[in-house]
Amino acid sequence: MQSLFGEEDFSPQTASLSFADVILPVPIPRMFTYKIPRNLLSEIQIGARVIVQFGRKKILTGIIGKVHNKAPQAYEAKPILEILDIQPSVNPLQIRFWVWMSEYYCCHIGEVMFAALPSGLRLSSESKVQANPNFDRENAPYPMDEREDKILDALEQNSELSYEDCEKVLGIKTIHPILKSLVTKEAILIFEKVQEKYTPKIETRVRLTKDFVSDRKSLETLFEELAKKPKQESILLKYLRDVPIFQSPKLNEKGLDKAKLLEEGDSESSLKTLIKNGVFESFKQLINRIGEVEPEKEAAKLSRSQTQAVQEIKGHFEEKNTVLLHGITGSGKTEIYIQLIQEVLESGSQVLLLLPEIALTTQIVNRLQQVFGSKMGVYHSKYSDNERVEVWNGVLSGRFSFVVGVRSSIFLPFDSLGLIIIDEEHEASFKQFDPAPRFQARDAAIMLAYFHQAKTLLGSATPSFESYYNASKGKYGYVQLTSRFGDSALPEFHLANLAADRKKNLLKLDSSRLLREKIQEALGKNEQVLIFQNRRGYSPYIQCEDCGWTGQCVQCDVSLTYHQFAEELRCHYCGYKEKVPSSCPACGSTQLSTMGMGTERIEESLTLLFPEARMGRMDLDTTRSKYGYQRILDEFGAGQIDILVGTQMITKGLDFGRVTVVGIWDGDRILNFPDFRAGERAYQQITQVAGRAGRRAEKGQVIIQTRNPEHSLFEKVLKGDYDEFFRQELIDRKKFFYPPYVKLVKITTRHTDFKKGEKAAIALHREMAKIPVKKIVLGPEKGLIGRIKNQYQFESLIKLERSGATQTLFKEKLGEILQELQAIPDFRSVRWIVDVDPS
DNA sequence: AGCACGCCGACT
DNA sequence: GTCGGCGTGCTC
Repeated sequence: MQSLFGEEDFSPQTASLSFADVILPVPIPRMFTYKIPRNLLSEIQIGARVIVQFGRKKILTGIIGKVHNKAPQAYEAKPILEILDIQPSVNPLQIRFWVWMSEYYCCHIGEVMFAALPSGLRLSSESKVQANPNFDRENAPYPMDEREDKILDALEQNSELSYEDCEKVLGIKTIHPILKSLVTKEAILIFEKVQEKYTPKIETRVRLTKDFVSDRKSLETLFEELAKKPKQESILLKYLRDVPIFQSPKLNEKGLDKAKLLEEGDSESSLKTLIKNGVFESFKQLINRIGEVEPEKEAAKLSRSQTQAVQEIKGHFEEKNTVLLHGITGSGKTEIYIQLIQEVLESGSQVLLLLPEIALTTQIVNRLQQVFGSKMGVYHSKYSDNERVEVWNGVLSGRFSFVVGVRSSIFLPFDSLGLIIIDEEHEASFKQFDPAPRFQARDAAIMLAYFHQAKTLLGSATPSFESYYNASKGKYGYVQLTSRFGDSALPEFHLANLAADRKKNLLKLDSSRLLREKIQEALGKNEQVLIFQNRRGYSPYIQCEDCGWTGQCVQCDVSLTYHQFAEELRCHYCGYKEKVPSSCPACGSTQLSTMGMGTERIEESLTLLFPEARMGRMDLDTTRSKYGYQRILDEFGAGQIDILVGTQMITKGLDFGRVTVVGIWDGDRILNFPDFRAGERAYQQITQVAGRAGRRAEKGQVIIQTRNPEHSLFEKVLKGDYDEFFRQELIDRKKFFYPPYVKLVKITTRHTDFKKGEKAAIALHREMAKIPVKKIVLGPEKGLIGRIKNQYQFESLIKLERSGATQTLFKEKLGEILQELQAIPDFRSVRWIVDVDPS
């Protein structure tokens, strides 16, 4: 409606801030400017979620990133349609953090937003059409074509149609022009339905009314009255059985879930009568999906060395923001964490504890929950989105002042962090590979802590080179915990020479004599055995014994992996799968054999060798379900498994006194990783696995099977001197320009056409070489896997001088270069993937 | 990224 | 002629 004075409002407040830059979850490297309608002006806040139209028909949830008064010159800003938050879901600190992340990791802020917000906080939107009630089809002023008529026919049957419905009605994809024409002819209306996806779970509970709780006599009277009403009596009895109010009248307050009360077949109508008569009352309660847990246990008392470590950490925090706690496996880092967390929480600040994904379902979470009860939130990747929203909102409302979580929990809406702890900080899983943002959660957390003026504690038995280097340079404080808890001795290492055994014909199903002997010994004493098999870049495949055929993926340059359980060949890169052929597709031979040795094969071999032993396996396949991991751990803990075969995961969270033998099935596999970090990783892995052996009385035995027992790395690991190993490795890193002496950026160029991809990668190389910073540009090289999902890939590696200015300038220029290259017609469909600090 | 638009070949 | 293939450009 036009007012007498026109549309403009000249009051200074509104005139000054009438535009908002909105962050949208789309991969476009900028924010989008929208107009703030006057009626919404007072509600606009940085970090609030808003609904906007993006493009012709898309409706998106965005986050207000900035409010200003600069009307865009090049286009007419669209209005913000709706504000979803009275209290912003995202705080300004987070927005700063997002901006930092998008700049540091060379991605778009929308990609960060997409990763940060649980999808339950984004909205579903659907455009729908309805018939215009004021439109008279009989006397239409304009003629309708056949398709338009079809839509109108459909609308006579249904009150509303979604776009998809319309597509189906006409059987074509591009329906928008038709609908647009119908709108112009005023025959239909288009409306948007936006609903919040998140539905909090509400439970109906019942409890006794006050009179019956406070006065025991009235309850006795009630029983007399109910004597002739067995159905009602049965409900009352059951309630009292589950809620023993005589022991503690307080229990009545929480009541009992109505569904649970009725689950044994009691009728709802009897309960209704009881409620009507004022015996019970019903009430609704929001269910916390994580489960309400009261603190049960006091924190364990610290040992002397632990107390000392806490003091040292606090001492370093006086002048340094980050401290590395280097504590060998079993030295009791958790107690130290608990002590520090308690102190920070008491001071009124928040705490975040980051754990690697595979460690999160284990005892440590239970332990912490017993100490911190319901003020602790758990943020896990296996949680449903609803559960994530609950943790998010719990942090927002202050219900959770402490969160234990995986990598992505750094995005939770903390507003006053005092401490971030990163346990097992060396773990590679803190780095996100795909999709963008490709961030390293440990490094990002240190930045986050800086934004909060908080402290960061890194904990590891085998620190990453970066952290250890920073500690050795005095940038981080360094605290070492040496004594192993309960004084259990360090394990004894043995190298089992596979090559020698093979010559002497002692190899049985790829197991060495030594390993078999040690297993047999352990089984004889009713002790447990762990067998570790590194899986990365290594999986079983099928090969024809006659012609050498192996299953290849149709769209990637990789062999298909054999999955015995499903009798399938699968591609780990694109997910393609096919049934295992019964004969060789190339030559027809039926002699197909399994090559390589996955955990499945090892389990099979050991079953043959030790038929009396109870076997267990722990890998991606057996732990896929939410509680699969816990189940295996429980069984192992209860002694129902004698030999457990597993991947990486067995190095986490296992803390069982009866493990005395740990076997590393293929030690060479750990050494031969094609990466500058091979040595570091090997040291870490072997040490971590070995740490599972002999945790209590008995001295543990670690057997490493290898064809190169002379390899110098084994010697170093066996010595257990991390510092010496570190110093030797560093010499190489310095000589060949690798981290921590340089910063790495990896750029992958992808295209469906080999030649075009190669051309693009070379063009990129040429442009990057011109950037005026101290650097080395390597490549482009054909990717380790030449083709993924039908796209050929080429990799460039850039080694940058370790200075902030160099990195900033390089990333800035790189952004410009990529934009320019994408504008070249030939490179239009080339994909570039930038990975900063790849691991 | 999606998605609409536009220009071209295949086929009723 | 129409359909739908894919290359191109844009999203506030």
